[in-house]
This record gives sequence, structure tokens and C-alpha cells, in this order.
Amino acid sequence: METIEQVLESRSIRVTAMRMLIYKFLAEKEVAVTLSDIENAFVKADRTTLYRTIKTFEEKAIVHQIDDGTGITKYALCEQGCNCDIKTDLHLHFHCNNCNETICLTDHKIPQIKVPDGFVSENVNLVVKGICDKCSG
Amino acid sequence: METIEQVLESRSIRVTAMRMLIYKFLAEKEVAVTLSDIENAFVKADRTTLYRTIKTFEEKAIVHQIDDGTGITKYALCEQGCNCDIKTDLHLHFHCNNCNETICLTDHKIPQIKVPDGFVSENVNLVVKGICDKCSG
DNA sequence: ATAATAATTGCACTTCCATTGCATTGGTTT
DNA sequence: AAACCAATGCAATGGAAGTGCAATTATTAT
Repeated sequence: METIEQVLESRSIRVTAMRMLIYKFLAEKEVAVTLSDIENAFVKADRTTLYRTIKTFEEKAIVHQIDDGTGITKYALCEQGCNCDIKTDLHLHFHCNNCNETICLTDHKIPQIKVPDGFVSENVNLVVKGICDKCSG
Repeated sequence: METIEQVLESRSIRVTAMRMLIYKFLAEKEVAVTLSDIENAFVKADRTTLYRTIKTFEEKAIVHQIDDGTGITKYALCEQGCNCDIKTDLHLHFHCNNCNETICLTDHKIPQIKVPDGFVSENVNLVVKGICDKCSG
């Protein structure tokens, strides 16, 4: 089991208290979070710091951005083996219309999508919307 | 061939000059447009009017909203037989990373996506990103 | 250890898009 | 023509994303 420090260092991200806390927060969440969510969890920290921390994590492929159609960008920790930095990596996310939460379905692969002649597919954003397991129960 | 008036009336949308112009603009565009695009095309009209017209069209299922991941909402006329009002209707859009345009690929159906037990799929948002036919040529 | 250097954080501000309240105009109906 | 309701225009707000700069903190070199 890797420690948070090791994760950060392995991606050449300097270890700071703030970054460790944010990483921990993301790791404990099982759903994707917005910047506001993080803001509310760390009221003492400045919004900009949180914003830039997430951006750093994103650049270093520790976190990936999710566009679930709500208009607000969400973020989630990349799973072990997630190649968010590679453009051809396929994400599948589920957005619950009831509780408004977005979940990474990492073990559900996206089928190959055919595009017309002349079009080159580089990336696919697939969001399934509906009712999640907690809300449908 | 239906006239614009007929289209609007059949959806119980009152026919006004503004609405006809906006409908015509959308019909002539082969790509999805942003509110700003419409704004630039109708400099004399107020932004709010354009915004509300689009919202009206959306409610009446004449136009559908597209979230292509650029962060800016885009709109496009629904095709003949498009059931945007029905939640189970599946959209497929292509966003060009080069020219930044978004195209509806209405004749490309989305394959059935499996979701885990307990999850109920109501809708799927699928955006393929890459290079469009014009830019790849 | 201390100075020099570089990265991180916090504050203030800006920009952009989406949205709403309210007054005014314009079209329908009786 | 009067009354009514919808559509339009103006002004303003809210929220999220992003940037510049100063202050702080950590790292490196002397």
C-alpha cells in the first residue's frame, strides 16, 4: 500500500500539508466532487489554492476531470492503472438525476464508437444518466 | 415541406419575427451553436430574448442542448423524428478539437451501455472528440 | 547555519456565461 | 377600443473559472 507521500512524490509533486489533505479527501470520497465541495470541506483554505492543487493533480494524472452535463466540472481520483494522461483512455461515468452525484464506473469499458468517414476519434466522453443504486433501492 | 410557421404552430409556439429568424438561423447551420453565436448573428436583438427563445424551443423539443465538454452550452435543431423530449432518446455528438465545432451525428446510434446492478439508465450523453472531416482532409 | 532561490499559498480582482426581475411593447380576443 | 397575456428589452445578479501579485514556505547552494 502506497502512502500519500509516495503517490505525490512518484509523480514529482511536492508534498505539502494542503495537498495531502486534499488527496485524502478525494480518496475517501467514492464520488466525483466539485471545486465547491472541496471548498466546503476546507473552509479555512483559499479557493485558489484548492483550485490550483486540483489542476496540479490533473496535470500529473492523479485526478481526472469529469463533465457530467450539470455544467459544473467535477473531479475524481484516478484508479490504479488509469491512464488519464493518455487521450485514448476511455472513461465511463454515471450521473444520478436524483442525488446529483457522479460515480466513476472504472471497470465498465466503453465500446468502440464508429464515426463517419473523414472523422478521427481521439477521445470519448460517455455519461450515463439515471438513478444510482442508492437512490433506486 | 413544412414552413417555419407550421413548425412553430404545431408545437404551440407563437409565431414572431424574432423566433422565425432564429429558427431559420439554426436550420441553416449544420453545426451546434452557442448563445454567443446567435448573439453575434443578431446584434440588434437583446441577449435575453435570444436566450429565452432558445429555452422555449428547447421546452417544445424543437432544439436540443449539447454539452460537448467545452464548458459552453451549445444548441442544435432536432432532426425530423428526434425525440429529445423522451428521456430514452440517445444522442451522439462529435466535437472537433481543431475547429471547435460540434456536429450532431443523428444517424449514428449509440450502442446499449451496461450499468451495474441497482443502477437505472435513463439517458446517455455521448460526445466523441477528435478531428472532423473538414479539418482532417 | 544562513543566504539565495524556487515553489506554494492567500488575497483581490476580472471575465464569461447563465439566469432573473421588472417595465415596456406588441399582438389577440372579446 | 379595452383588457389581457405573451414577448421583448434593459438592468442587474450569481456562480464558476481563471489570473496577477504579494507574502509565505520549502528547497538548494554556499
